[in-house]
Amino acid sequence: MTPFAKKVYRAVLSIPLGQTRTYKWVARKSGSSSAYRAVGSILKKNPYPLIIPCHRVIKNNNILGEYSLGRNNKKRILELEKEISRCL
DNA sequence: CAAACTATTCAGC
DNA sequence: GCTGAATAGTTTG
Repeated sequence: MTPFAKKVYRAVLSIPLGQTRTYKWVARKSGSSSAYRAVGSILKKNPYPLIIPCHRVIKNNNILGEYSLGRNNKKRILELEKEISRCL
């Protein structure tokens, strides 16, 4: 676990339910606005994919990025969370 | 410590 | 819209 990774986790965990942020956003919140790829590297090895909503992190053009469990699943979870947020 | 790799992003055509 | 280059941190040797 690296300090940067910790910040990244914090940033990702701070994303509201049903909302999506870009890698750049996470990187910026983590302190390095240009480390968007590093964020990906960390999330790729994502030690806790179940406690960290890495599926809420997408590219900057509103395009879905990759996902440890598959982009298809990612999209599905995103839609699901959107519905859940609607109930709030 | 250095090299290689990466779930990205920006600029040029 | 697609291809190529770059930046910053993680991981491995």
